[in-house]
Amino acid sequence: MLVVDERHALLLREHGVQVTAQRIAVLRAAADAPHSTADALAEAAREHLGAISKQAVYDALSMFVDKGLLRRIEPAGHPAHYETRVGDNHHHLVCRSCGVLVDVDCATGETPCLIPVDSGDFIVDEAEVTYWGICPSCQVSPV
Amino acid sequence: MLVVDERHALLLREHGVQVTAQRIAVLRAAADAPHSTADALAEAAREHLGAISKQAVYDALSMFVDKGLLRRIEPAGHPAHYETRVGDNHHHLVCRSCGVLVDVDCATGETPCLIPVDSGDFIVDEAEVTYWGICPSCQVSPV
DNA sequence: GACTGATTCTTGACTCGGTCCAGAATCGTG
DNA sequence: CACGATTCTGGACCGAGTCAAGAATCAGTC
Repeated sequence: MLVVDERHALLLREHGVQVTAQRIAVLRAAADAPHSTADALAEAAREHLGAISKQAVYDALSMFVDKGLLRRIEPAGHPAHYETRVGDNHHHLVCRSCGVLVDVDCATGETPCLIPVDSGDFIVDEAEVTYWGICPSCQVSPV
Repeated sequence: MLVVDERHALLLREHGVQVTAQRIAVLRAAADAPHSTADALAEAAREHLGAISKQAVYDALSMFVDKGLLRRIEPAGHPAHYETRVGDNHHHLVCRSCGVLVDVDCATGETPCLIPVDSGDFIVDEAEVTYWGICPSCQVSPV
């Protein structure tokens, strides 16, 4: 526990940002439960801190995303989710029925379908792929 | 004008739904201005009808999407946009700065990166690709 | 052309996810 | 340990979209 928090504290220091109890709690919550929503992370952080404001959670999360510690995923029709697996530009599968999110590696090799055939004069810096379908458990008993 | 409306009315009848002034106005607005938001379409429809409720617009739009007459695009952090180009599963380029949306054909041939390498037991029915970048005009003068 | 049941539209309250703001608390450097 | 900068709290607020009840409109039948 303490060890874990120390590690997170270090990570924050390395990124040149202030270390606060709230940030550590949020970072920890995100590491413990990948693909969580801001709300769920706030709840989890609360279990360690006793209390934390909605704002502190949002602040921490967007800072983490900025610094590349977390990645934000926002499937259409669902609140944003955060994950710790960063830097490999993997993609996601979303269940149309229950909204569950699953990691998936790309079909076409390394840095895949990254460049559109004709990007006009856009400067493209990211290609985001989302697969939509029905997850195994919803195939059996739809929500 | 009338001709256009007749065509839209026919389209609705073909899809087995009631023809109403509101639906025609919304469909028309969507055809006239691709990539519009619900709000913009409501506004455009209002110019032809005088008045239309928010609800009627949302009802019409989601019905159109259901029937395959329109496609809904929801880029993270932006309200939903609707377009009339359906059935070819093309993709989109979104400007990070101003949010403008541009159609783009897929990089890797027909029905492209559609199948993830390992979908577990998910039944995948769609692959959605979104390219993020900066549009030409924002490169010159950022919003 | 009027009648009638089903569908659709209007109005207005409400939800959810997220942001804005001002003042209080906390951090970390000197 | 004191001070300035950063961050956190609490609460109001916002935009996009949904819900619900009653009024209006549609389309098939006489």
